[in-house]
Amino acid sequence: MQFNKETPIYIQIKDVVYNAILSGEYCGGERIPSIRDMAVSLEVNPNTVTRTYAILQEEGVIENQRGLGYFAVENAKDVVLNQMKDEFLTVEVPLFFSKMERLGIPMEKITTLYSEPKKWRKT
Amino acid sequence: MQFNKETPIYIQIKDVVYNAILSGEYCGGERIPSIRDMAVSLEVNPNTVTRTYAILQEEGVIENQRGLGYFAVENAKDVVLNQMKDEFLTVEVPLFFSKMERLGIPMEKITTLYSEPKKWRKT
Amino acid sequence: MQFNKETPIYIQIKDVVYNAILSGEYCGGERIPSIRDMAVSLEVNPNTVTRTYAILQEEGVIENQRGLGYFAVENAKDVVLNQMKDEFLTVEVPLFFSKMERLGIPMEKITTLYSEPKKWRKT
Amino acid sequence: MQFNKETPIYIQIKDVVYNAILSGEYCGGERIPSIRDMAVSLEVNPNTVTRTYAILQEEGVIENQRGLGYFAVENAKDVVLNQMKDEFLTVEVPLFFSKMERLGIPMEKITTLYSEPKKWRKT
DNA sequence: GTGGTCTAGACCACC
DNA sequence: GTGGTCTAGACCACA
Repeated sequence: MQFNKETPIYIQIKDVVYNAILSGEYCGGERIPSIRDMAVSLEVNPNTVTRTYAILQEEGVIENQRGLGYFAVENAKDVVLNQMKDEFLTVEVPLFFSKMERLGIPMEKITTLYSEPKKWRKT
Repeated sequence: MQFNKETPIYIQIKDVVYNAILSGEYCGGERIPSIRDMAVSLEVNPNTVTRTYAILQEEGVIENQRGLGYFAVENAKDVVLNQMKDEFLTVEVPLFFSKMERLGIPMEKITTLYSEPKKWRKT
Repeated sequence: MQFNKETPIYIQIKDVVYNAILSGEYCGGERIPSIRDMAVSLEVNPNTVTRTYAILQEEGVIENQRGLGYFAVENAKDVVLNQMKDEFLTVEVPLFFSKMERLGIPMEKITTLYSEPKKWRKT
Repeated sequence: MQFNKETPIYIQIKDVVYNAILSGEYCGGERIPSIRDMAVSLEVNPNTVTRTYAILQEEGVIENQRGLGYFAVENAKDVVLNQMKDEFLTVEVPLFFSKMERLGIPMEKITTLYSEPKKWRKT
């Protein structure tokens, strides 16, 4: 897999797991790939995956069962979704608004852009 | 001055200069504080300011006159504004949109929040 | 290594890397010496090499892979060659010509000198 | 007057004087502008002109007559011309040739460029 | 006075 | 191990 050079790889891997959970690929209670497998499939050092899993565990998104591997928690999807939504609405959105104002960009400009997906969507 | 610990100081100083230009404190053609003065007033090592000024010069926002110091370019304000606007609309806005979609937040939610400044404005 | 005192060391290191790339010592995609190793072998402070590598990266000649080191880009040789050629033909050659004219030296004089390598070649 | 930002101003002033001598504006034995006048007309600090004149005097191109000012030496034009020619042919030309070779640029390319003045002449 | 460069040494994040 | 950042302090060229 290709990684962005600016943000740490272990963060980008976190996003990979997040997306897999949100998309339903990893369902609540199910086992997720072992550190080793994940490292191989992403062509990354296992230490890096270890770091990601440790963070996810601390966040309560996955759990470790000794000898069996890592599992998504029962309500993983909700946990992730709520956490991200909350952070987005209370932190990122205000920053976004204040930058808009500083640059003198009106809300209409934003909504217009949004209604023309080809302008911003990669897929 | 207090600096955020996460982003490099020389980047934060860049923003300081940017804001001073946008606010009209440093006008086009005028001299900006010498590296040493700036370093003292920000309580930072001169090398760090040197780095910031080098970047700003490369960006075409300030110029050096040998032995005299650095000067804001004639149309500094426009240069900064356009540069920031461009980066915002082509990089940050698309990221913002795609995160919105991933979290299933509709555009209406955003516009509603925007029309209630008390919810996001600090001042 | 010995450095010319007039031009900055970090520029001279840049030339060292350029030549290593042109000579095929550093091939496209290969890793180049770490900052510390390079600093030791050139008997220079690591900071100085850091500066050189930063410039080369900005020029698109080398890339960084986090935690692994710097790598010559795939087509490094071409990039360097084109860059140098372009700069030579558009900057140095015109300066050369105008100086020739100012000194009243005819082109024939130059071509004659060129055809007698012993007059100018060191080897 | 506009100065190039890269090379020291006192060097550029030296070129100004050189050119004035080569063009016959300052003839052998004649007085050249005082330091003060020169500084005013070039919009430069007098110290800078002082430095230039000191160098020119050391090179034997101008002389100082106490209380009267600076004068171009009798055969100033020859002195300058020979000096520049010599330095050009023994230093710059060899460097030029070796760079040509390193970049794989044939002599024909150079002569072709030379015969198309619009490509390199500013005037 | 100005900036430009370099060294020495330190701390940190990342892999 | 890797590079990225920062500090402290020095020397130099330039105006």
